[in-house]
Amino acid sequence: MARNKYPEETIRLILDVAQGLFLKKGYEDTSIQDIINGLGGLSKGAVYHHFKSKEEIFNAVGYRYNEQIISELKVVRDDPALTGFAKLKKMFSLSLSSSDRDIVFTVAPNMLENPKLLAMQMREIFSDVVPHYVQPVIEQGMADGSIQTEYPRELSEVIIMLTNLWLNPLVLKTNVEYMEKRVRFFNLMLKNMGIELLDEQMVESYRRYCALANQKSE
Amino acid sequence: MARNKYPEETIRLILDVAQGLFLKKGYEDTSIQDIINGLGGLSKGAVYHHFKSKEEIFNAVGYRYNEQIISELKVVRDDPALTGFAKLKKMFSLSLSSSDRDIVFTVAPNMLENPKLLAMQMREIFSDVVPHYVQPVIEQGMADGSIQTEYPRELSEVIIMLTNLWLNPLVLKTNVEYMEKRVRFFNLMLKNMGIELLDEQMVESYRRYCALANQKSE
DNA sequence: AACATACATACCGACGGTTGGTATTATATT
DNA sequence: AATATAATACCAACCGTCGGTATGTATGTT
Repeated sequence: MARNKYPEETIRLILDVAQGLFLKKGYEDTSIQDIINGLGGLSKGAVYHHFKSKEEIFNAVGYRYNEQIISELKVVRDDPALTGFAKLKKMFSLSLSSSDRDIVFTVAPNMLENPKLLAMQMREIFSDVVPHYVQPVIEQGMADGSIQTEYPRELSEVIIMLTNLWLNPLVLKTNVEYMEKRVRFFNLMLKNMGIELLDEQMVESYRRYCALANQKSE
Repeated sequence: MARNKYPEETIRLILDVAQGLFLKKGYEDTSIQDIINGLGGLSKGAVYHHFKSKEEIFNAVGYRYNEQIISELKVVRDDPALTGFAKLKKMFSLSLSSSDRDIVFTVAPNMLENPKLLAMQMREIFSDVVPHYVQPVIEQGMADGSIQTEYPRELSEVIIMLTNLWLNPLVLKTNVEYMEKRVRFFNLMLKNMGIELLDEQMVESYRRYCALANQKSE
């Protein structure tokens, strides 16, 4: 195939194809050849010119994927008009809508069948999302009086961990009824700690999101 | 090598070697040849006589590993002398001591580098441990008055998930100080829901366990 | 003797990755 | 503006290793 004057387009193409395959079949079951076949004429040499290993492609896909979410979180975190609590709530609904987006564009089956993706997500949560975005917001809430806790870090970790894993039907598939109970229990737990994140509209979002995920995996 | 009169010994040997390698290097980085090399003379034919794939070896390792924990949980669950709450507390301390054991016998690095193991553990939790062992105990507690909740299933899931992932230094490495804060926050959360699982001795166990894990990974 | 089992050996296609090369583009020089 | 030089984008052929299989053989069981 002819040389591309704008190599970043080729890189984007490789990442697009790889992302689709990793989501659909998982890392292990996606071969470099699979990726090449989806490239429309490009060769193995092209792939290995831009990336030095399959692992590096995987990481690049993950990085690019996280970028958009992180950028949205940044906007919320740095909004000078909101209280800590309001930001937390906004971040929460944001994570929901971004998951919602995923499910539409990907044919993602159970993430437990995709353990490498799962692990990357968890690493990202604990190394970046919690310390740089959620915890600061909770600490702001402590300062402005909108959140009461002595454990900003731990509270952040539990909230993000539960929402990203336990309340994520892409990770732990469940029916709509049980998902709603999870959501209500989650809300009760936080309520007992003086935080009420959820409203009925968000419960409904979770139901829709869950139903969509189940339908996708049939 | 000579034919073994007791093939289950060969099977055990294969599983022992495979388990050690999976824990040390992870699934992907352990080749069948690595396993064979650790067998002391046995050949690939031997391995593939007893197991039909690498994946099956992995599952067998996981199954055998879970068996012992499950059997201990069963004893607690079926103890007629304990209240639901007492059983829950016992299960909780049990999971701690069994993790403690692991860490001594294995050279387990961060489980996030071992995503396949992590995913298996999560599947096991949600498909077996919660519904068959923890949830029944909580339901007994609801009946005998020792636990108050309207969400037995969800409470089980959150407790087990947090203890097995968040409070597990083999999964999320952290220093002793932060681990103790996690433990105390966890206790506070449950306390707010009318359940007090922890005593000071257990906090101390967590500290020791955490320190041990950090030391191992140096 | 007939058969089943516990292995060994030799082999296979596919895998991730490397090599050496070619054609195209960008840059430096005049 | 024209040309020489260097860097880049890509290709095709190849390599060692991988998970897995086919077939053979020796040992035990009935």
